[in-house]
Amino acid sequence: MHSVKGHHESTTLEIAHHARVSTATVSRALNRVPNVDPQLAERVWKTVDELGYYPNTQARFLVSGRSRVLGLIVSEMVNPFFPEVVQSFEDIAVQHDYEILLSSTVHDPKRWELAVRRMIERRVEGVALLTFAEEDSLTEKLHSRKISLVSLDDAPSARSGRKIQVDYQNGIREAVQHLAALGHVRIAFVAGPSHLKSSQERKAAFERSMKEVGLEISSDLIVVGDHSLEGGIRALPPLMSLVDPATAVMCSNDMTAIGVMRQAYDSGIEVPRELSIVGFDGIRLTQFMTPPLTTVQIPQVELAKLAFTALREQIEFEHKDDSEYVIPTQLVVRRSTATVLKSEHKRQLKSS
Amino acid sequence: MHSVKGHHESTTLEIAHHARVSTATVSRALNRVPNVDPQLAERVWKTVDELGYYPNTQARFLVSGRSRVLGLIVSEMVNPFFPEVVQSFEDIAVQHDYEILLSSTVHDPKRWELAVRRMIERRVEGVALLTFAEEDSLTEKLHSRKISLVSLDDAPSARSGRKIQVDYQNGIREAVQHLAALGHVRIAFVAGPSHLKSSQERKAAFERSMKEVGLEISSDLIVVGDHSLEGGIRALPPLMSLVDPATAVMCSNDMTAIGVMRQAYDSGIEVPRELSIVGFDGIRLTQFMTPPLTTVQIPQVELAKLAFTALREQIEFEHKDDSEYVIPTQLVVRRSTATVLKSEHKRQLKSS
DNA sequence: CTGTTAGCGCTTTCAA
DNA sequence: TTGAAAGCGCTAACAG
Repeated sequence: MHSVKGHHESTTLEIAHHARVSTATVSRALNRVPNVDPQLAERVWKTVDELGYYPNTQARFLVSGRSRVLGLIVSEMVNPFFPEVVQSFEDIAVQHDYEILLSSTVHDPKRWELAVRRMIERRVEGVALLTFAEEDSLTEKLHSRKISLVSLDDAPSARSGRKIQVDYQNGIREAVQHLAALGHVRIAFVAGPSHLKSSQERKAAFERSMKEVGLEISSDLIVVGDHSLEGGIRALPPLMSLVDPATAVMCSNDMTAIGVMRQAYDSGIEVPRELSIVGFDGIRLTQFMTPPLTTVQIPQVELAKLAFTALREQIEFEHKDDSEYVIPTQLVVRRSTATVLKSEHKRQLKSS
Repeated sequence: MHSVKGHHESTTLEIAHHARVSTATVSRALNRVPNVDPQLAERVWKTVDELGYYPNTQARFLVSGRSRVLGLIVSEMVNPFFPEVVQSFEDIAVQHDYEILLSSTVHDPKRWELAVRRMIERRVEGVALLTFAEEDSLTEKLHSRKISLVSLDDAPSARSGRKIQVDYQNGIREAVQHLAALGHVRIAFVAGPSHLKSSQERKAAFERSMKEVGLEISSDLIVVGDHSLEGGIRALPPLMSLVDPATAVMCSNDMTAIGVMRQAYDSGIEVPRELSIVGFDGIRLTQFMTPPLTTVQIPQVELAKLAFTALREQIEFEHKDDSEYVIPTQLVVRRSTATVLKSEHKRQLKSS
């Protein structure tokens, strides 16, 4: 039975008294150091149980110099890409006895600075930067304090720390091939903000993939959005009012795709019969749309695990080699894509 | 200029030497204790800046006995209700110089126990329990250690700590009145798991509201779901195959509503023309649906703020009165609800 | 107003 | 194998 009356925090000293041993022995027993008399250890554990003792990590880590806390900086929790990442990161961190210090930057330099300060003051042992745009001077600050770093390779010029590279090409190629196989020729692309490296790469991957399947990329089929719902909404009309309109649209991220879907709905365009839509990111809510969205998935759980592992390797094994990690992407076909509508049908539709 | 070369952690002692004062004075200056010679304080701050000193919170809080860490336990990050709550809670906590220790329980007793242990070991000063079902014995454990608690008043028998009550009635009343005003009479309700107090209250509020507007609640219009997408999918068919089918359905939560919407889509039932749908919770993604979902909003930001404030009052002002906090709910009309289809039209539809 | 000193709770030499 | 004692970085008496 655990005693619940331990209203005041018990300490190693107290345990030591009750168990008639020294604090050193208590410490050894607690940490399962070999060569401790089993009898004594037993007494210690019994007392620990009776008194409801929990070690004080503040004290423990003051002396050991290791906080066992990892910083996790994300852009914003409310961006649906991140909750799964945070959850998974927490899961695995806790399994390995680390705590996480979560910070959302909300794209605000002030918040950024605050986040870095918090991380340093709490003496985190490493920081995972899972954001889409980072502040170089601040990561430099972390790096200069010998704090291990991992980040998505999305920042334009970040140099310090390990990088995780997203393999945009593969998933996007699959998506383009999928659309081509469905007979689509007029495939549009709604790009993201051009200052983000990840946007550029997605667009480049699209163009490359189109070439590979021998499809033409006419510039009127490329429009630039901003990775938001509104961006998607605005993107569609110009694409549909072309003399030869798009029959499918690929989007640089899921929110854009959702915007496109909304605009299609509001314009009476039926998805997927008259228009196929493909998203990118694989956020959870794409499953919930009507119809569920075909998208290119970045495996968030894998990403989180990889980030953690990379950090842990640096911290515990002082791995210093600069190999980049790469995370694959994959097409998930759902119900927002379908065979292209044959021209005769289209004409019928128009005249009706 | 901040020096970046401070590769080894500087300490108050070091600052003291450089500034030619004692560590006590360093501490005083840093904490802006009054009655410190401005000259000395100036020297201290300058040195702090030069050496890139950041206080070690572990040490600071070891002596002060205050960790300035708050536990935040949620059911699961991937439940779309929580990210906003977490984000807001973090925001306000950080503003007040608290750190948060996040834990998702994932409805797993093991995780629950682990969460509580983590909280105790890190010596959190308070815990916000923002979950839909809690483990009584564990909150008791926290309580017995004099850790401040706030929780949603959803657990069946939780006694310890402050409670936050959700005013289900108001929002649901608004929703029912909204539907009634649109001419709906056959209003169905998809309930949540019956063991959750929050489910029971939502259902009771629905029934009360129906009576208020003088509408009949026939038992074939009440079905029980499980707060999941699948539950919503399964709930709809029986409601539509009635001799006098539902024209509107209220759901105990948003995921259920989304499931209903999906099933309507798959059955060729047009929303909102042939069927109105109302959700509950006001999770973000309801805005993104096609059509955007009418729902009863629990103000997540307010909820998080309230939880934080309640905790802070207990911690810093030792407020001990047991007044319950109540959080209002409100109908948000979007586009999944519309005037009931007149009977003649329905007949036309059927015969066509 | 400032410095000296004694801890906070724990781990870790170093002797015994 | 165990205990005594020092010390992690900081704050808070207590003298001066």
